[in-house]
Amino acid sequence: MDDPADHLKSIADLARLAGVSVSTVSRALTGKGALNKGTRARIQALADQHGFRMNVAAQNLRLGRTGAIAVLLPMGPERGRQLADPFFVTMLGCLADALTDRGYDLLLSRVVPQGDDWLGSFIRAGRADGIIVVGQSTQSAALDRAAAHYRPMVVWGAGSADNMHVTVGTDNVAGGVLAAHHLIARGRRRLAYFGAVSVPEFAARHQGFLDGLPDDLRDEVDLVPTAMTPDQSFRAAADYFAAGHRPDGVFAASDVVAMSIMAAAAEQGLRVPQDMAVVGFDDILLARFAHPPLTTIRQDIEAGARALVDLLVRRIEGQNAGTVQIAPELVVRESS
Amino acid sequence: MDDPADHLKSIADLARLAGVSVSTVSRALTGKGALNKGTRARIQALADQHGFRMNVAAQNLRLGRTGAIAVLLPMGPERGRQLADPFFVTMLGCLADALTDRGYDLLLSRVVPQGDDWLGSFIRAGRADGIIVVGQSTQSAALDRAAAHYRPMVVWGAGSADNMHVTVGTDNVAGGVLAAHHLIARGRRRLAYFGAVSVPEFAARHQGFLDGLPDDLRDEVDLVPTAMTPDQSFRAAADYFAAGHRPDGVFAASDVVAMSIMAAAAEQGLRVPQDMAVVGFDDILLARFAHPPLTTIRQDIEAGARALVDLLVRRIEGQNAGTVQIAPELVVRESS
DNA sequence: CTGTTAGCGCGTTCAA
DNA sequence: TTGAACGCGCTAACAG
Repeated sequence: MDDPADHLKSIADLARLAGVSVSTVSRALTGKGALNKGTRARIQALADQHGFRMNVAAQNLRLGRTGAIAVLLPMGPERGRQLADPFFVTMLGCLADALTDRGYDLLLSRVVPQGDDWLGSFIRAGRADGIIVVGQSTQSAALDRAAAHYRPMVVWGAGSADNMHVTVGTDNVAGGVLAAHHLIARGRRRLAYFGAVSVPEFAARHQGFLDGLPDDLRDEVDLVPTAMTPDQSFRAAADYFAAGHRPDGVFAASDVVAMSIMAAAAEQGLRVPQDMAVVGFDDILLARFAHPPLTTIRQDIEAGARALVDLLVRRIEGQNAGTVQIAPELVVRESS
Repeated sequence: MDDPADHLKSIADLARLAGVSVSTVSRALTGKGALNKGTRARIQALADQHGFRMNVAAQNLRLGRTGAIAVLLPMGPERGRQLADPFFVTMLGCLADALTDRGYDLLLSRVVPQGDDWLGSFIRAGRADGIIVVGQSTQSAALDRAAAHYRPMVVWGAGSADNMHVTVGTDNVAGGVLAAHHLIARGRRRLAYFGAVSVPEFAARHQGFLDGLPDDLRDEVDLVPTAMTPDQSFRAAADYFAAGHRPDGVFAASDVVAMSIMAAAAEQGLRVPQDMAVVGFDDILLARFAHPPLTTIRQDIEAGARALVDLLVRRIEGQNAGTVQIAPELVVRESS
């Protein structure tokens, strides 16, 4: 069974051993095509007796497919730590599971979006049967251009009516509304939003937040723009508090940002939630164990990953399936 | 340039268009083999004028390789959230970068270690030119069995002299010693260790911790065994404190565990670091922004990833390179 | 039910 | 310097 000497490296070797033709072996091992029960069993027995596995690459070449789905992570200029973002990482794990269940391999590729045709070039290399793009959607022009000629591609992010490409994403506007209603219900009136605004999904969270407020408060909300990394959001929050701002309710565009804000607040002696309520977005693994445990808008990552894969598979099969939105959910803990 | 009609799908199409043979196109595009400067330039121009890219799968089949490295994540029984662990995830990102730099694709595969030959079976499928195994090393028997016949495989984890397989990993014992010395220097005497002990790398951290203590304290250390997830470690810590234990210094086998402990401590009104100093392991992204900012033993994940890839590539090339250890580093913040 | 044959898209001898 | 022919390991149409 694991004698290294008897190394069968192709179905031809196995065919010779079994005294049959290669196509018979092929039929026996794939289970496709008509074949005598007996010979099929005999060949299968022989195969795993010798630990033989067919060469997937050759099989795929012949079938005109690759058996793999590429997950593309377009990287921003701040190359490096991006994949450390707990949200993306969890998404990746769920995608791996969903794709495995469908019989696909997951080809992970971090790409630097540059040149006019980085995506088209990747597509034409034919390394994958389909593409899932995960990242902050600042590349929608490139995505649209590719989507015009290439169908098996789905994108995680903020869908927009005028996108050519299909997306799956949390309803960020609805999430912002949830946060607004919650803070209002907690009696908070001096409000602030922390997060990126140039990236569509975060802009939508901000917009939803404003939408959810009563008219008289909407113009009073502080907008504190910041990159979504722990360092930068910590700095933004520290500066903001140092400048004397004292909001009593804060909505952060992600849990990482929320936790950084709480760290900065603690340094200033601000108590959460007494002096200031904090609401995050994502519900990452550590949110429950933040100090204090973080109230947040939960994204159902697992459902998102499944939806991405379902949609992609349907498009690979030629169906014309379209954009999906996933409802966010308020999770109340002790930070608010 | 992106006219969809002119879709060249093989070098044969391009050859016809250029009025040359397929082998000439092959030579022009790969840059290998002798060829007239002029025709090479002409064919290359024609290729990217039509956005033509060679089929990587066919190229690899012919070259007898796949161009991909598989990253295997053996999953424990607690299927699911494992990949959410910030450490693994960061490692994955760094591996993606390191492999991309070497021209390899990254094939991500979560495997359920079951049956006697899950690894051998994966290997013989020929989906990758090499394998990197990342995970808690409870599978060393299976790894050794595979390593006996299969050379291009490297493992992240705790190397041991009697392993057949080669590993790259942080020196966990040295990390434990660092933690011990630090807590002692802070005047702590009632000590506890939180973490798994059945998994070699965590057992080594525990062992190092004990090694680093003066003889009279070694036997006094509380060992609090717990799985490494936030939920389970939180529960373990809550129970431990509820039982009346009051250590003044704690070493946690990971930052996630450390943060859970601090959350549980806060619920009991224990102050960190005044009542109890806490030292973690890993230095994940959020460690700086924990409350209070977490003192920890830093693993250099980027160096680890680079070492894994270097080692693997060397073994693919036939060299007999062996196990590498990476030195951990104490990062002092406010939790101790 | 099984074997023969012809490719999938590319690299690489061997001749010309 | 270029082209023709063969094969990487496999599947599928067509015979028998």
